[in-house]
Amino acid sequence: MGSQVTLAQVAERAGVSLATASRVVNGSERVVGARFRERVLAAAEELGYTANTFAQAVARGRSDVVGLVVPDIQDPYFSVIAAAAMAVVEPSGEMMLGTTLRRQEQELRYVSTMRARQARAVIMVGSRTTDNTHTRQLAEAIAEFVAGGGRAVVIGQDKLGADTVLPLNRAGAKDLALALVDQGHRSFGILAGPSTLLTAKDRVDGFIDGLARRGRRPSVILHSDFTRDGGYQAMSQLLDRRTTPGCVFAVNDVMAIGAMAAVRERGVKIAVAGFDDIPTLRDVAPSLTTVRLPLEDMGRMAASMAMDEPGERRRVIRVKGEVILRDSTTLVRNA
Amino acid sequence: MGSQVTLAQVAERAGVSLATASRVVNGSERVVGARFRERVLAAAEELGYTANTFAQAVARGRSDVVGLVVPDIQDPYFSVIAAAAMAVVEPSGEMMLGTTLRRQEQELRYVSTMRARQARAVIMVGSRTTDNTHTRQLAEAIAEFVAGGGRAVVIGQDKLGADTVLPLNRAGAKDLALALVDQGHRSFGILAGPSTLLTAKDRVDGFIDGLARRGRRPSVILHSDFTRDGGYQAMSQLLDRRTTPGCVFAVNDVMAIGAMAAVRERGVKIAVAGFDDIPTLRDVAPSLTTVRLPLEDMGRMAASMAMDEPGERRRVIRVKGEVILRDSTTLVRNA
DNA sequence: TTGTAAGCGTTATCAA
DNA sequence: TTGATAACGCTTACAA
Repeated sequence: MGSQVTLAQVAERAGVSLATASRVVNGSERVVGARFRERVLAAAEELGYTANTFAQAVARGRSDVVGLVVPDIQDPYFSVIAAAAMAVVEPSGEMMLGTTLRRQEQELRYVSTMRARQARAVIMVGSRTTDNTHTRQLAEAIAEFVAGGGRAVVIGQDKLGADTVLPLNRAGAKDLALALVDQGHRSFGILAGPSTLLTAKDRVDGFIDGLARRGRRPSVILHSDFTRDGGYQAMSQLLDRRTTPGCVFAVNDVMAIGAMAAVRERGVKIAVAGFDDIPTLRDVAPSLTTVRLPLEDMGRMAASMAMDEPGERRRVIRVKGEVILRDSTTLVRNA
Repeated sequence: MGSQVTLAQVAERAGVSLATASRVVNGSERVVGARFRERVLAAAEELGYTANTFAQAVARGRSDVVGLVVPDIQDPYFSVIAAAAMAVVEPSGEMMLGTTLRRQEQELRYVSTMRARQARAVIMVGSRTTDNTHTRQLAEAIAEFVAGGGRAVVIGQDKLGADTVLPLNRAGAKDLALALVDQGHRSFGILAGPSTLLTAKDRVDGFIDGLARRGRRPSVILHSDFTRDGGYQAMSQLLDRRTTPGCVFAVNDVMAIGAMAAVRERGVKIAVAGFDDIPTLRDVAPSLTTVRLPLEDMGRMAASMAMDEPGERRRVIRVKGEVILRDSTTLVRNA
């Protein structure tokens, strides 16, 4: 109950004023005389004092909280980014986690609570959608947050006017398409994810573009959730068709894994490629052809921008994906 | 800078006192007259007011923050639990995430900051170790936290005197050993993880116990990190030996995946079993024999206890694992 | 039902 | 260098 040790208690025990105690425990360095300094430190130690960072935030008008907003922390794409961001934030800040469960209005809510709480920064890994109304509202909320002195960093599309880490989804998917055609694949399907999700859309567009450069086009494009189950379902649906392509591009690794499960269940032979190169999935067999994004770097870079002093103008860091050809698309018999 | 909308501003605009504004925006229901109520709500809406939960916490002497402490949010074991816990906490609380990177002293630090901040609850998924000094200190810190009015829930070993979700690691590993022997396996190795980690130790002990019931014992036990790379290294080391067992138990799935990668690289044929049944890995091929823990339930149960009113006495919920035999241990040629 | 005012644990201004 | 004391944004007796 009343067991919270307060700075006032520390001050009393050290025989100094509250102000002095505050200075030594938190404030600037040289201001307090060595004698008092030691006494305060000793008292704090004896009492087991830990600063109440909420009270500090109220008094200072700013906090060291960084809000991380992700659609789903269980998805390895986000948990890898989150872990890397944590490592950067941890030493000097605290991380508040928000998951939107892919509901857009939650993003708005988080940004405004973070603002009310004068959080130091907010990092949004939520993927942008085609919903312009929402995007505009979110951009406004972010602008307000920044106007209030906070830092905002977005990983994904560059639509929110904030500092951004921008994976080059189109280019990566295009390169993948080229590589697959050059590997000898001739007919293609796309498991395109949700039609409203820009990340998915960019990858689809890039892939189609790449195919076009080689004079080809996908024979089928199916939409589904951006999840393992989405990939499984879409692939099952694809396999129910009369003719099936020899090679299927799933717009992310998690979907690709689901798709491969469906393929395996049916005992058919279809090449599958993904996107992201999720570390946890690097050991699956057959190993997955994919486009590697430097997820850890992305998390680190976003967090670094969040912890930096705000620059003069906003930064957009582009990160490119690297095509990794592995066994899941190796042609064996169709040669 | 000063763009933070304050309750005082809302009150002024609505032409009511701060107290009244506070009552309608946050406080109890029926206390405020309908007229004033509406005016306050309108003012809050117009100004875009969002409560500063930190200030609320300071004023109330308690907050709705729940601290979640995990060794590594990238590890799917923890991210699955975290996601499930989030879903329970989210509606009425906020989640603060702490990762210890498997450094024990971090756990202590988190518990005391959570205490200083009068967090509503703390959930620790950190695994217990054989370090009794640390365990005692942590138990003390938790006791203080609870004495201060907070709720503490632990997922893992029942050593900290808090409400606990306790996976029956020994029993699960024992059942696994029995099942493997009954499947026809004859010689066994164990990738035992860190020797100081109780979870790993319990699983090793249970497995050995199970083997003993069938009159067998492991021919080799190797320690390593509790990670994918740990599994890879330990298995590589094992494969360097003159004789290798026909079946290897890795004390968690992530290690098992690393071990399978090592096996595959060498082109040898060794059965591998894991523990946890990580959802993300259910689709790997060959599918992994393992002991399924209901990770999502565990996260949900822990979070529910954290959000509950404290019960009269502490609760320990035991959850049992279920052996799932899959392809990774299927005997084909050795029959 | 409403308002006044005294807190909550800190920080920060301003004298001393 | 130190210490009163007024903030910070909010809640909550206690009065009115």
